[in-house]
Amino acid sequence: MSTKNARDSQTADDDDDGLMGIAEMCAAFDVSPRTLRFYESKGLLAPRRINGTRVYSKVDRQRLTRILRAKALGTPLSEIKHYLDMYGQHGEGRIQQLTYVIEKTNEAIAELEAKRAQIDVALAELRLVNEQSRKTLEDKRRKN
Amino acid sequence: MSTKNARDSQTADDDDDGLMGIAEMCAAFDVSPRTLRFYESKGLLAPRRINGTRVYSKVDRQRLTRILRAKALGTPLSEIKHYLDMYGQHGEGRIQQLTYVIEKTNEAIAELEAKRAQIDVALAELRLVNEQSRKTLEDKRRKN
DNA sequence: AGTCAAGTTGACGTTAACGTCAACACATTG
DNA sequence: CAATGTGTTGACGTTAACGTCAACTTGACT
Repeated sequence: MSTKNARDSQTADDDDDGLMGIAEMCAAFDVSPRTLRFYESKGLLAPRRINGTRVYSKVDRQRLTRILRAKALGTPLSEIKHYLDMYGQHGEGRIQQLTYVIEKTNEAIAELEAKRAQIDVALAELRLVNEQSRKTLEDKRRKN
Repeated sequence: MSTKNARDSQTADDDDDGLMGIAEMCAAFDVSPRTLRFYESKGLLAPRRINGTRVYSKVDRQRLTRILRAKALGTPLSEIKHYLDMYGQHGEGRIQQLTYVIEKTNEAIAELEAKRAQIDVALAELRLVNEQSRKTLEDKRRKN
Protein backbone atom coordinates (compact mmCIF):
# COMPACT_ATOMS: atom_id res chain seq x y z
CA MET A 1 0.00 0.00 0.00
CA SER A 2 1.02 3.54 -0.45
CA THR A 3 1.47 6.12 2.25
CA LYS A 4 -2.22 6.45 2.98
CA ASN A 5 -5.28 4.29 2.63
CA ALA A 6 -7.16 3.98 -0.62
CA ARG A 7 -9.47 6.37 -2.37
CA ASP A 8 -13.23 5.99 -2.06
CA SER A 9 -13.46 5.85 -5.82
CA GLN A 10 -16.32 8.33 -6.08
CA THR A 11 -15.91 11.43 -3.96
CA ALA A 12 -12.76 13.31 -4.96
CA ASP A 13 -13.17 14.83 -1.50
CA ASP A 14 -9.75 15.88 -0.29
CA ASP A 15 -6.60 14.69 -1.88
CA ASP A 16 -3.65 13.92 0.33
CA ASP A 17 -1.36 16.21 -1.66
CA GLY A 18 -3.82 19.03 -1.01
CA LEU A 19 -4.57 20.02 -4.56
CA MET A 20 -7.77 21.93 -5.15
CA GLY A 21 -9.93 23.02 -8.01
CA ILE A 22 -11.21 26.53 -8.28
CA ALA A 23 -14.57 25.69 -6.73
CA GLU A 24 -13.04 24.24 -3.59
CA MET A 25 -10.79 27.24 -3.32
CA CYS A 26 -13.75 29.56 -3.54
CA ALA A 27 -15.55 27.66 -0.84
CA ALA A 28 -12.50 27.48 1.39
CA PHE A 29 -11.63 31.16 1.17
CA ASP A 30 -15.06 32.58 0.50
CA VAL A 31 -14.11 34.34 -2.69
CA SER A 32 -15.57 34.21 -6.18
CA PRO A 33 -13.96 32.44 -9.13
CA ARG A 34 -13.75 35.80 -10.79
CA THR A 35 -11.64 37.05 -7.91
CA LEU A 36 -9.18 34.17 -8.20
CA ARG A 37 -8.88 34.62 -11.93
CA PHE A 38 -8.50 38.32 -11.43
CA TYR A 39 -5.71 37.88 -8.91
CA GLU A 40 -4.05 35.52 -11.32
CA SER A 41 -4.30 38.05 -14.12
CA LYS A 42 -2.57 40.50 -11.80
CA GLY A 43 0.22 38.05 -11.17
CA LEU A 44 -0.68 37.46 -7.53
CA LEU A 45 -1.44 33.81 -8.08
CA ALA A 46 -0.04 31.31 -10.54
CA PRO A 47 -1.73 27.96 -10.10
CA ARG A 48 -0.71 25.00 -12.19
CA ARG A 49 -2.80 24.17 -15.21
CA ILE A 50 -3.98 20.68 -15.94
CA ASN A 51 -5.44 20.65 -19.36
CA GLY A 52 -6.31 24.31 -19.08
CA THR A 53 -8.01 23.95 -15.73
CA ARG A 54 -6.52 25.70 -12.73
CA VAL A 55 -5.15 23.53 -9.96
CA TYR A 56 -4.19 25.16 -6.69
CA SER A 57 -1.52 23.77 -4.39
CA LYS A 58 -0.78 24.37 -0.74
CA VAL A 59 1.66 27.07 -1.69
CA ASP A 60 -1.01 28.80 -3.72
CA ARG A 61 -3.24 28.74 -0.69
CA GLN A 62 -0.54 30.25 1.46
CA ARG A 63 -0.23 33.04 -1.02
CA LEU A 64 -3.98 33.59 -1.12
CA THR A 65 -4.07 33.66 2.65
CA ARG A 66 -1.51 36.44 2.65
CA ILE A 67 -3.28 38.27 -0.12
CA LEU A 68 -6.58 38.31 1.74
CA ARG A 69 -4.88 39.26 4.97
CA ALA A 70 -3.16 42.21 3.37
CA LYS A 71 -6.32 43.19 1.58
CA ALA A 72 -8.21 43.21 4.87
CA LEU A 73 -5.65 45.70 6.11
CA GLY A 74 -6.35 48.02 3.24
CA THR A 75 -3.36 47.23 1.07
CA PRO A 76 -3.97 47.67 -2.66
CA LEU A 77 -3.31 44.64 -4.83
CA SER A 78 -0.47 46.37 -6.60
CA GLU A 79 1.43 46.61 -3.33
CA ILE A 80 0.44 43.14 -2.26
CA LYS A 81 2.24 41.89 -5.32
CA HIS A 82 5.54 43.25 -4.08
CA TYR A 83 4.74 42.16 -0.58
CA LEU A 84 4.36 38.56 -1.72
CA ASP A 85 7.69 38.59 -3.47
CA MET A 86 9.42 38.80 -0.11
CA TYR A 87 8.33 35.31 0.76
CA GLY A 88 10.05 33.80 -2.23
CA GLN A 89 13.42 32.33 -1.50
CA HIS A 90 15.21 33.56 1.57
CA GLY A 91 17.37 30.48 1.95
CA GLU A 92 19.49 31.17 -1.08
CA GLY A 93 20.02 33.86 -3.63
CA ARG A 94 23.03 36.09 -3.84
CA ILE A 95 23.95 38.78 -1.40
CA GLN A 96 22.23 41.35 -3.58
CA GLN A 97 18.95 39.49 -3.32
CA LEU A 98 19.28 38.92 0.40
CA THR A 99 20.02 42.52 1.28
CA TYR A 100 17.12 43.55 -0.90
CA VAL A 101 14.75 41.22 0.91
CA ILE A 102 16.01 42.41 4.29
CA GLU A 103 15.49 45.98 3.25
CA LYS A 104 11.99 45.40 1.94
CA THR A 105 10.87 43.39 4.92
CA ASN A 106 12.14 46.12 7.18
CA GLU A 107 10.06 48.63 5.29
CA ALA A 108 6.99 46.45 5.38
CA ILE A 109 7.46 45.84 9.10
CA ALA A 110 7.71 49.55 9.73
CA GLU A 111 4.52 50.23 7.81
CA LEU A 112 2.62 47.54 9.64
CA GLU A 113 3.82 48.84 12.98
CA ALA A 114 2.62 52.28 11.97
CA LYS A 115 -0.78 50.89 11.13
CA ARG A 116 -0.90 49.10 14.41
CA ALA A 117 -0.18 52.36 16.18
CA GLN A 118 -3.05 53.99 14.31
CA ILE A 119 -5.32 51.20 15.38
CA ASP A 120 -4.26 51.65 18.97
CA VAL A 121 -5.14 55.32 18.83
CA ALA A 122 -8.54 54.56 17.34
CA LEU A 123 -9.08 51.87 19.94
CA ALA A 124 -8.24 54.21 22.76
CA GLU A 125 -10.73 56.75 21.48
CA LEU A 126 -13.47 54.22 21.04
CA ARG A 127 -12.94 52.69 24.46
CA LEU A 128 -13.18 56.13 25.96
CA VAL A 129 -16.46 56.82 24.21
CA ASN A 130 -17.69 53.41 25.23
CA GLU A 131 -16.83 53.85 28.89
CA GLN A 132 -18.29 57.33 29.09
CA SER A 133 -21.50 56.13 27.50
CA ARG A 134 -21.64 53.25 29.96
CA LYS A 135 -21.22 55.58 32.90
CA THR A 136 -23.81 58.03 31.66
CA LEU A 137 -26.17 55.14 31.18
CA GLU A 138 -25.45 53.91 34.69
CA ASP A 139 -26.23 57.30 36.14
CA LYS A 140 -29.48 57.48 34.23
CA ARG A 141 -30.42 54.06 35.51
CA ARG A 142 -29.57 55.02 39.07
CA LYS A 143 -31.69 58.13 38.93
CA ASN A 144 -34.60 56.12 37.61
CA MET B 1 -7.41 94.00 26.05
CA SER B 2 -9.01 90.79 25.09
CA THR B 3 -7.79 87.33 25.97
CA LYS B 4 -4.80 87.47 23.66
CA ASN B 5 -2.58 90.12 22.16
CA ALA B 6 -3.49 92.04 19.03
CA ARG B 7 -3.54 90.99 15.41
CA ASP B 8 -0.66 91.88 13.10
CA SER B 9 -3.15 93.50 10.79
CA GLN B 10 -1.77 92.00 7.59
CA THR B 11 -1.01 88.27 7.78
CA ALA B 12 -4.18 86.35 8.57
CA ASP B 13 -1.67 83.67 9.59
CA ASP B 14 -3.27 81.60 12.34
CA ASP B 15 -6.35 82.74 14.11
CA ASP B 16 -6.63 82.03 17.80
CA ASP B 17 -10.00 80.38 17.38
CA GLY B 18 -8.39 77.95 14.98
CA LEU B 19 -10.55 78.50 11.95
CA MET B 20 -9.12 77.52 8.61
CA GLY B 21 -9.86 77.96 4.95
CA ILE B 22 -9.78 75.08 2.57
CA ALA B 23 -6.23 75.78 1.41
CA GLU B 24 -4.81 75.67 4.92
CA MET B 25 -6.66 72.47 5.56
CA CYS B 26 -5.20 70.92 2.45
CA ALA B 27 -1.71 71.94 3.49
CA ALA B 28 -2.21 70.75 7.05
CA PHE B 29 -3.60 67.35 6.17
CA ASP B 30 -1.97 66.88 2.80
CA VAL B 31 -5.18 66.33 0.91
CA SER B 32 -6.64 68.00 -2.16
CA PRO B 33 -9.52 70.47 -2.11
CA ARG B 34 -11.42 68.00 -4.21
CA THR B 35 -11.03 65.43 -1.46
CA LEU B 36 -12.42 67.76 1.19
CA ARG B 37 -15.36 68.72 -0.99
CA PHE B 38 -15.91 65.09 -1.80
CA TYR B 39 -15.95 64.09 1.85
CA GLU B 40 -18.39 66.88 2.47
CA SER B 41 -20.64 65.68 -0.31
CA LYS B 42 -20.61 62.29 1.37
CA GLY B 43 -21.65 63.82 4.66
CA LEU B 44 -18.36 63.13 6.40
CA LEU B 45 -17.59 66.79 6.89
CA ALA B 46 -19.87 69.77 7.36
CA PRO B 47 -17.81 72.93 7.69
CA ARG B 48 -19.49 76.25 8.28
CA ARG B 49 -20.02 78.52 5.33
CA ILE B 50 -19.10 82.17 5.37
CA ASN B 51 -20.43 83.79 2.29
CA GLY B 52 -20.37 80.47 0.50
CA THR B 53 -16.78 79.77 1.40
CA ARG B 54 -15.98 76.77 3.57
CA VAL B 55 -14.59 77.47 7.02
CA TYR B 56 -13.22 74.58 9.04
CA SER B 57 -13.19 74.54 12.82
CA LYS B 58 -11.21 72.51 15.29
CA VAL B 59 -14.02 69.99 15.44
CA ASP B 60 -13.93 69.62 11.68
CA ARG B 61 -10.23 68.89 11.93
CA GLN B 62 -10.84 66.27 14.56
CA ARG B 63 -13.29 64.61 12.24
CA LEU B 64 -10.90 64.76 9.32
CA THR B 65 -8.18 63.27 11.48
CA ARG B 66 -10.41 60.32 12.26
CA ILE B 67 -11.47 59.99 8.66
CA LEU B 68 -7.90 59.80 7.43
CA ARG B 69 -6.94 57.43 10.18
CA ALA B 70 -9.76 55.07 9.33
CA LYS B 71 -9.00 55.37 5.66
CA ALA B 72 -5.39 54.43 6.28
CA LEU B 73 -6.69 51.27 7.90
CA GLY B 74 -8.64 50.37 4.81
CA THR B 75 -12.09 51.40 5.94
CA PRO B 76 -14.39 52.52 3.12
CA LEU B 77 -15.86 55.99 3.43
CA SER B 78 -19.37 54.60 3.75
CA GLU B 79 -18.38 52.84 6.95
CA ILE B 80 -16.36 55.76 8.18
CA LYS B 81 -19.55 57.77 8.11
CA HIS B 82 -21.16 55.51 10.67
CA TYR B 83 -17.95 55.32 12.60
CA LEU B 84 -17.89 59.09 13.00
CA ASP B 85 -21.42 59.17 14.30
CA MET B 86 -20.28 57.41 17.45
CA TYR B 87 -18.33 60.45 18.54
CA GLY B 88 -21.38 62.64 18.52
CA GLN B 89 -22.93 63.15 21.89
CA HIS B 90 -22.17 60.58 24.55
CA GLY B 91 -22.87 62.89 27.45
CA GLU B 92 -26.58 63.06 26.87
CA GLY B 93 -29.17 61.46 24.68
CA ARG B 94 -31.79 59.05 25.80
CA ILE B 95 -31.17 55.51 26.90
CA GLN B 96 -31.96 54.30 23.40
CA GLN B 97 -29.20 56.43 21.96
CA LEU B 98 -26.71 55.46 24.63
CA THR B 99 -27.22 51.75 24.32
CA TYR B 100 -26.93 52.12 20.58
CA VAL B 101 -23.62 53.93 20.88
CA ILE B 102 -22.31 51.36 23.33
CA GLU B 103 -23.29 48.59 20.98
CA LYS B 104 -21.71 50.20 17.97
CA THR B 105 -18.49 51.09 19.72
CA ASN B 106 -18.23 47.53 20.93
CA GLU B 107 -18.55 46.29 17.38
CA ALA B 108 -16.00 48.77 16.10
CA ILE B 109 -13.61 47.83 18.87
CA ALA B 110 -13.96 44.17 18.03
CA GLU B 111 -13.23 44.81 14.37
CA LEU B 112 -10.19 46.88 15.14
CA GLU B 113 -8.87 44.24 17.48
CA ALA B 114 -9.34 41.68 14.73
CA LYS B 115 -7.37 43.82 12.34
CA ARG B 116 -4.67 44.24 14.91
CA ALA B 117 -4.47 40.49 15.23
CA GLN B 118 -4.07 40.19 11.46
CA ILE B 119 -1.29 42.71 11.56
CA ASP B 120 0.44 40.77 14.29
CA VAL B 121 0.34 37.63 12.19
CA ALA B 122 1.76 39.44 9.20
CA LEU B 123 4.40 41.01 11.39
CA ALA B 124 5.44 37.66 12.79
CA GLU B 125 5.83 36.26 9.29
CA LEU B 126 7.81 39.19 8.06
CA ARG B 127 10.10 39.21 11.05
CA LEU B 128 10.77 35.55 10.48
CA VAL B 129 11.69 36.12 6.86
CA ASN B 130 13.81 39.06 7.90
CA GLU B 131 15.73 37.11 10.51
CA GLN B 132 16.29 34.12 8.28
CA SER B 133 17.60 36.34 5.54
CA ARG B 134 19.91 38.05 8.00
CA LYS B 135 21.31 34.75 9.17
CA THR B 136 21.80 33.44 5.67
CA LEU B 137 23.57 36.64 4.81
CA GLU B 138 25.74 36.31 7.90
CA ASP B 139 26.75 32.80 6.91
CA LYS B 140 27.60 33.91 3.42
CA ARG B 141 29.75 36.71 4.82
CA ARG B 142 31.50 34.31 7.21
CA LYS B 143 32.33 31.89 4.43
CA ASN B 144 33.70 34.73 2.38
C1' DA C 1 -24.40 10.26 -29.05
C1' DG C 2 -26.55 13.68 -26.23
C1' DT C 3 -26.51 16.42 -22.41
C1' DC C 4 -25.13 18.54 -18.32
C1' DA C 5 -22.12 20.64 -14.92
C1' DA C 6 -17.94 22.98 -14.36
C1' DG C 7 -14.27 25.31 -16.26
C1' DT C 8 -12.07 28.97 -19.57
C1' DT C 9 -11.52 33.39 -21.85
C1' DG C 10 -12.96 37.96 -23.46
C1' DA C 11 -15.91 41.95 -23.03
C1' DC C 12 -18.62 45.09 -20.84
C1' DG C 13 -20.85 47.01 -16.46
C1' DT C 14 -20.29 48.90 -11.70
C1' DT C 15 -18.84 51.18 -7.38
C1' DA C 16 -15.59 53.84 -4.72
C1' DA C 17 -12.63 57.59 -4.44
C1' DC C 18 -11.01 60.80 -6.17
C1' DG C 19 -8.52 63.93 -10.53
C1' DT C 20 -9.31 67.21 -14.02
C1' DC C 21 -11.55 70.75 -16.40
C1' DA C 22 -14.90 74.37 -17.48
C1' DA C 23 -17.64 78.20 -16.07
C1' DC C 24 -18.73 81.31 -12.67
C1' DA C 25 -18.47 84.52 -8.19
C1' DC C 26 -15.78 87.65 -5.50
C1' DA C 27 -12.19 90.17 -3.42
C1' DT C 28 -7.81 92.29 -3.73
C1' DT C 29 -4.20 94.64 -6.15
C1' DG C 30 -1.48 97.01 -9.45
C1' DC D 1 -10.99 98.96 -13.94
C1' DA D 2 -8.90 95.02 -15.66
C1' DA D 3 -6.22 91.34 -14.11
C1' DT D 4 -5.13 87.90 -10.78
C1' DG D 5 -5.93 84.75 -7.15
C1' DT D 6 -8.99 81.90 -4.53
C1' DG D 7 -13.06 79.93 -3.89
C1' DT D 8 -17.57 77.35 -5.63
C1' DT D 9 -20.37 74.09 -8.25
C1' DG D 10 -21.30 70.73 -11.90
C1' DA D 11 -19.72 67.37 -15.24
C1' DC D 12 -16.88 64.13 -17.05
C1' DG D 13 -12.60 61.12 -16.82
C1' DT D 14 -9.88 57.50 -14.33
C1' DT D 15 -8.16 53.56 -11.61
C1' DA D 16 -8.93 49.62 -8.71
C1' DA D 17 -11.37 45.59 -7.86
C1' DC D 18 -14.25 43.02 -8.95
C1' DG D 19 -19.57 41.38 -10.95
C1' DT D 20 -22.06 39.82 -14.83
C1' DC D 21 -22.84 37.84 -19.20
C1' DA D 22 -21.95 35.44 -23.51
C1' DA D 23 -19.67 31.99 -26.22
C1' DC D 24 -16.83 27.86 -26.01
C1' DT D 25 -14.47 23.44 -24.29
C1' DT D 26 -14.22 19.47 -21.86
C1' DG D 27 -14.93 15.57 -18.93
C1' DA D 28 -18.48 12.76 -16.86
C1' DC D 29 -22.93 10.46 -16.92
C1' DT D 30 -27.14 8.23 -19.02
